Amino acid sequence: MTFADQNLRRLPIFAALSDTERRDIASAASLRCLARGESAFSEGAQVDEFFLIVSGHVKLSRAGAHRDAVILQIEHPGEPLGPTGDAQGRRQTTTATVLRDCTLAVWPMASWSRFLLDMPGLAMGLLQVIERRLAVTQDRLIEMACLDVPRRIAHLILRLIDQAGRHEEDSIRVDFPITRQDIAALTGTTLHSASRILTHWERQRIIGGGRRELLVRNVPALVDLATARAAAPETS
Amino acid sequence: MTFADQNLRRLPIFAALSDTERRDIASAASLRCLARGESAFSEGAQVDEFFLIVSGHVKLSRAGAHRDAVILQIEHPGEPLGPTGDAQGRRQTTTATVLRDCTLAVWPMASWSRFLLDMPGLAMGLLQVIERRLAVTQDRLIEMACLDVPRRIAHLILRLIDQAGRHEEDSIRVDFPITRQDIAALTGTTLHSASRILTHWERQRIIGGGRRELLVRNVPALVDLATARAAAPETS
DNA sequence: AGGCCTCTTTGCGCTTCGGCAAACAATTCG
DNA sequence: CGAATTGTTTGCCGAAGCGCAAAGAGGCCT
Repeated sequence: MTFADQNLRRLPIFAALSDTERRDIASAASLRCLARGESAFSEGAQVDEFFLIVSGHVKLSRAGAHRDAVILQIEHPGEPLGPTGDAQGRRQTTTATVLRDCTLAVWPMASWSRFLLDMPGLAMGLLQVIERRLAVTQDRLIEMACLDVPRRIAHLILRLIDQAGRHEEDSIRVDFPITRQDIAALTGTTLHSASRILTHWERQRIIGGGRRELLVRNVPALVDLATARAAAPETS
Repeated sequence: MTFADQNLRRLPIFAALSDTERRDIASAASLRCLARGESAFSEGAQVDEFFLIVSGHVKLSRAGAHRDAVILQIEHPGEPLGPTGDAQGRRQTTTATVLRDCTLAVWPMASWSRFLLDMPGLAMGLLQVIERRLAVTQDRLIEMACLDVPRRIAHLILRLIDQAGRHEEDSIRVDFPITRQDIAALTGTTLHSASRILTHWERQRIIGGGRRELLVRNVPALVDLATARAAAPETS
């Protein structure tokens, strides 16, 4: 009841629903605001709520072996968080950390399960979303398998500006704070390697940005780096 | 109508359906038999059918950059193949190659879409399956990011015997033919590295098997290799 | 049986990248 | 306003594992 079902209409996961259904769903939601660094849920916790990002950006990470956490994906407004199917009794497999002050729509898992059963279109919408998410994860798996670190980072940055790029004068800004550490955790490398590579590209004016910022100045060059066969290691 | 809906009852994707619904679905299916090496579909082709593995094993691969194809997953009896949601007009993102003589149940995409709309439980069942598949892909992504090649291979083998292990006298056999090249493509390494590692483990009698065979003789040792901190590189 | 073809093994050099160590810079906090 | 915290840069070393090259080995086909 707290946020207009006007907004729900645009979301792909609600695309197949009727107005009445959307209204029912909207009226069962509550809103929750989280600040940067807070978590919506943590790896291993009971799944007892269903989340949808209204505004802000959230990273989903998991602790892997000895290295620091690996980031599985970054989610943007309109995307659901956590298991979307009937997850009664299951546990979260990831930790959801807010990158930028964030509003979430929250449903108790029990009501969500009921919606899933009562509204045939809902599961179909979710199916599309999860299938797309699977496709993205598969893309990243292939990148990890086939590409060296610089190319993986180039692909990542292109994906980031595609998902959350904001145009500025002569460049595109990733419009949420992201650290070098995050970039490393997204590409399966170390902070140090990521830093080296980004600094190098910054010298060539391909990218820019300061602490926690990332902006792309030269998209074609980046596409080139992502695709090309060899990387030029020398600075000047 | 060619295969008993008895069998459909057990499959997770049909779990939520009524008997009548299952019968309708079963009666719309046709069966297709494929020999080892044949493909159910290829990367880039129009999606115009929905597949379910009745028997046999299928590998889903995608061509990645320069290196040979990467295997995204190996699917076993009972699992669906390809996009499961309404995929009218989309294209296959993977190539499905049969590893072992195989029977597939096939539905025209048009009928499948109709089933999805008419039977609320169907999309929910698929959602569960795809969500699990996403989880597995995420696990692999993390392995790729955090583990060295030997450990990735150890994890892979454990996963294989878990999914398709057949107990023999004093060992467990992966009950479909798999090459070293496949193992490399599943773990994001090269045929050569994979061969070296497997040969080494074979000398220690941890694993065994000949051409296209893989059997595990010492599961605990393998678990150890998958988990442990350091790898012993020396042969004898 | 012979030959082809696929699959596997093995050796060696070289590059990429991770690990370690240590400054440096920007922010926040007391 | 200085100190602590957090994020970033950089250099050096060593090793994991990839690329290249080539030889075995087991099957399959005619």
